Amino acid sequence: MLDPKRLRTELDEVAKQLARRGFKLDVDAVRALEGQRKALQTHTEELQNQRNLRSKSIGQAKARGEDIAPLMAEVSSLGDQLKTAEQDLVKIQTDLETIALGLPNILDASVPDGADENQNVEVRRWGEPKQFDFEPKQHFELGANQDWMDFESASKLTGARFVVLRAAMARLHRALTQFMLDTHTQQHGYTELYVPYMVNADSLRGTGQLPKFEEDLFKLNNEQGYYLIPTSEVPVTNLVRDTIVDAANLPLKFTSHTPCFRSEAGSHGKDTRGLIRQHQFEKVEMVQITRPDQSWQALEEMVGNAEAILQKLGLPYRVITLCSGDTGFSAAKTYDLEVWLPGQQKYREISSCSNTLDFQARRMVARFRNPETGKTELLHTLNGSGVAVGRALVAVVENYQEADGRIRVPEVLRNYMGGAAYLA
RNA sequence: GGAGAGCUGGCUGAGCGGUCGAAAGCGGCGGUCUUGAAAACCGUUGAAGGAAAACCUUCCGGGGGUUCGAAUCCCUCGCUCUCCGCCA
Repeated sequence: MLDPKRLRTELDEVAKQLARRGFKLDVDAVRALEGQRKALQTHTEELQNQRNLRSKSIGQAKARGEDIAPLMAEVSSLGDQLKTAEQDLVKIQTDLETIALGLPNILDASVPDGADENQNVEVRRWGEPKQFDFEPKQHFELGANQDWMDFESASKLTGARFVVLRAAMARLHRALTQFMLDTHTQQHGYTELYVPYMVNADSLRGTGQLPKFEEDLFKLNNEQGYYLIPTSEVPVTNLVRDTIVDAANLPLKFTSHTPCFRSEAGSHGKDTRGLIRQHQFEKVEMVQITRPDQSWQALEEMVGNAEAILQKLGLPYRVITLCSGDTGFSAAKTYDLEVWLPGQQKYREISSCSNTLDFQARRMVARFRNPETGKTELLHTLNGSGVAVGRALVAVVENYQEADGRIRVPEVLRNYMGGAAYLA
């Protein structure tokens, strides 16, 4: 959520900033509502003040043993007036809140302008795409061997966009997860978390998935209306919701491995084959909760942490800055890591690292006490994939394939694979 | 699933329907003392919104109600704890 004070005092500037994303803010409507709100609030508070004063004097008169009937008569008409005023105020505040919750974050000045993913800007590359002396296959072709990746069974069990992994492929998937978690906890200073895979609506509102993007989520039919998490960013970041974090404990650095569930509404026909776009996939996530003056530095660190995973796996990749039109709702700036897929002859997203500044923190009311001022201030929150496990599996399989269809195991994973050099 | 007890500021914990935003303690901050620190003593210290300011409003788990007036009474939901039952 944007600073409501800023929304009041710099509305035109906010609208101009949001326009960078292609978001149209109805300035006149907001201004009109805001004017009404102010008048109504002043009016309501005046009535509340009257009620409080008179009630107090009734109490005092009663304590002195005086007759309170005249005082009671005086206050009788106030109740209805106040009730009406309060209801009107609540309604208009709700309207304003609904608008505010639907506004995306303001982009950092360093984010390049652009309409869509075609205008994203490459920052750097690591590694050279490997030259094969044969036609490299796509992962689902390689996965057909020994039924390692079984999409047909998954479609029988559930439906489209699911997979059953078998034998060495299932183990490779698990090995990747373990390797990533161990790297982040042992080398990058993150604390591992195990978290719920279902969350309530408050949590999703906190990180920005609700109220705007409900159609992307799987909602459970239970009484509480829980949702399956679309990313562990939601439960992990919401740990600090409604809390005041001790400044001495900052930054908080968490990593968590969870399944992620996404409806993929609106992506019909995209990546229909293979593991790239599934309703259920696994991800090792990194989350940092920092002081405001340290979040940009933390973003660079986090991208580096994700890069370290790809480097250790020997997977060529590039880092890009998402342009204004492609940056997500909550983010002020996002770096994507795109890994080279020889089967597709393309770089494909495998990690996304974002600084949301105080956007999520304001929604969550997540604060720390600044030792310098003694005051509570909003924290900054960051999240990044470190990295998507399913896509990492795709990348390993395609990059480590050999002419005879065998798949070599990257050195760093062999300890997790019982020492095997090849999938078997 | 059944029975009971709770939910109050950064933390612990008091609080007859009426000067209660809330005692006390701890913690924090400032000071006295000390070469310095600790201890002791004194002072100060919740959050959010509005106002140039005096000051005003809201907040005692969430929501609703009763009342001139609710931390306090009622309803409801959530959560925590204890006991019983069931269970990987």
